[in-house]
Amino acid sequence: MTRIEFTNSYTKEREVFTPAEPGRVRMYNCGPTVYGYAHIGNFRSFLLSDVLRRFLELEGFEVRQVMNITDVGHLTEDDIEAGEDKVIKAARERGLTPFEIAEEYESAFFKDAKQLRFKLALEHADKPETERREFFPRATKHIAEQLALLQTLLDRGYAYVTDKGEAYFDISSFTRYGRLSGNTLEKLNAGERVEIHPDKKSPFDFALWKVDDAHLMQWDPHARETWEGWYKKVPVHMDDRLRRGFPGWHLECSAMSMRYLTETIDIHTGGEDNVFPHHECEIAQSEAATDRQFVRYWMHVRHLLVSGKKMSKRDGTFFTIKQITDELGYRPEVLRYELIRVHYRQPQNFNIGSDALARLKEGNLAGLHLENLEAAKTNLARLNETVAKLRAPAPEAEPVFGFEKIAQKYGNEFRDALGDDLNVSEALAAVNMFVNEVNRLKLNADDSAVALDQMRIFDSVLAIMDIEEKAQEIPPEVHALVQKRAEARAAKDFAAADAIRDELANLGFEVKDTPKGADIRRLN
RNA sequence: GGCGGCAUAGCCAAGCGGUCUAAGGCGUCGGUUUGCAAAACCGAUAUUCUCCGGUUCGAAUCCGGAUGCCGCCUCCA
Repeated sequence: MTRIEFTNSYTKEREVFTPAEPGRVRMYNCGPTVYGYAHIGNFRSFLLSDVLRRFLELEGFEVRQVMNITDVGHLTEDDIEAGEDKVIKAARERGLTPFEIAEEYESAFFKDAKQLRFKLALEHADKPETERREFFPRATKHIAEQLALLQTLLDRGYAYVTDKGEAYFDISSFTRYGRLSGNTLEKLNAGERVEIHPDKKSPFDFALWKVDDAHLMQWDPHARETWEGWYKKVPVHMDDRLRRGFPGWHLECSAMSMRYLTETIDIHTGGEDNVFPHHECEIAQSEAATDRQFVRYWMHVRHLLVSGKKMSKRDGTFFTIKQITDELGYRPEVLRYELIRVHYRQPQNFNIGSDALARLKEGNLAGLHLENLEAAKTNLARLNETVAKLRAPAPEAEPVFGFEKIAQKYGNEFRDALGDDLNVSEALAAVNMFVNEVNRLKLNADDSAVALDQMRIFDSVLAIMDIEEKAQEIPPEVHALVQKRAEARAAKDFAAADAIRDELANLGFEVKDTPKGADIRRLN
């Protein structure tokens, strides 16, 4: 078995990975806030969790994975005092209900996730909400769990209720606050940006419950029939002073990971921007409530930059998944390849080239070629070309002495690389070297089968290749043209043959001459 | 103001004190193959890791400084 080590962003150290329960991994991944379309940076983070899960499964672990869908509680920057929620804000701006907004962007997220071969979505996205809830829990469906956690924190003296009827976590009561991010209370106080909040004991106390009776997304903390969620652990009595409103953003992750995983989970992932305040607050509220370690291994994905800069809506340097696939016509697998190929603890530069960057800023997307995606596309095509070749091996080839050993060597390199803090770059190097080896050797049917199995193993983690043969629909008229071209070539009428090749290209088909005859395939 | 990260070829990117005269991908140039292509393969493409010092028998890798870039602290993956 492969030695697995991860860099734990809590301890800042590399640690050998072993789950709390042998053979079974419990993992929670911070998912989307459904107030708009997910962008490629969001998916870099989501896909890390997917690669991680797939790798752990390759290593024989049973992985229980949960990704939250945030549909309430995520406050906007421009209205912190009023506590306006992102989803509520989007609803107001578009004249829809927050539930409609959440619904719309949740299904958009699932569509993107499935296209990008996110395994958890492939498995559960198409189920009814009540059935997928344990894998993709929505915050609004777990109000009861959040209230239960809140009451526990109040009971234990870690939180307080304000005169307005809101609840805040008292960070001075939790001595480990700041250990994850380095933002301890003293250091926060040393910073300049301290604004005094009238209701809070400390400006850094974070919201557990916000009062709001102006919007649809609000719950009465005392009327349990309005709560949705799990009733087993609901407190008999909620603090009387709490008033109608909605839960703070951080609360959902603690409540839902305890609900569907356990109080101490093995892995929690998210983007680097979640370190503070989100994850810092999750640790505080979870550990204050349970007296147990919340997360054993924290893993944070560094940002994806577009040509060296953070994506910006204002500058227009911003890509949704939809834009890349639908508008620019890149296969989702190409985008997935690009988004997983760089080590997760390294900021990734999605370099699109200066021409494309200029045009992007003008909002002129049509026909744009993005440098990094072009590179990914070319490399992926080579991988798929090799897979196709392995599926139809040359009949006359001789067996290669010790080919299993060769395949095994690259297989081990691949797994070792992934075990080495999920070094996908290095793992991909092993895949490419194996492909090079395979293309150099002329493999017979048996060796090809071995090689194809190896490719299948690689792709069980990478999920980028066309491993299983897709039935290519070749229309009869295309077949007829290919036939005509073959006749022209046999008659050495190459001008006619080339003309037919152009004609086929116009129809969207590429024809390649191989020793075994013409190979036709649909372009793109 | 507080906290943190990064600087490796034209581009992306691995590298965690010796096996580094530095993986892998893309690009470029030359070749094999092909009617021409495409694909595939072969070869070339950083004696060098932003700069300056230091530690060490030995540094891209550790330490100090300089310069540049980036992130978090407020919404964000």
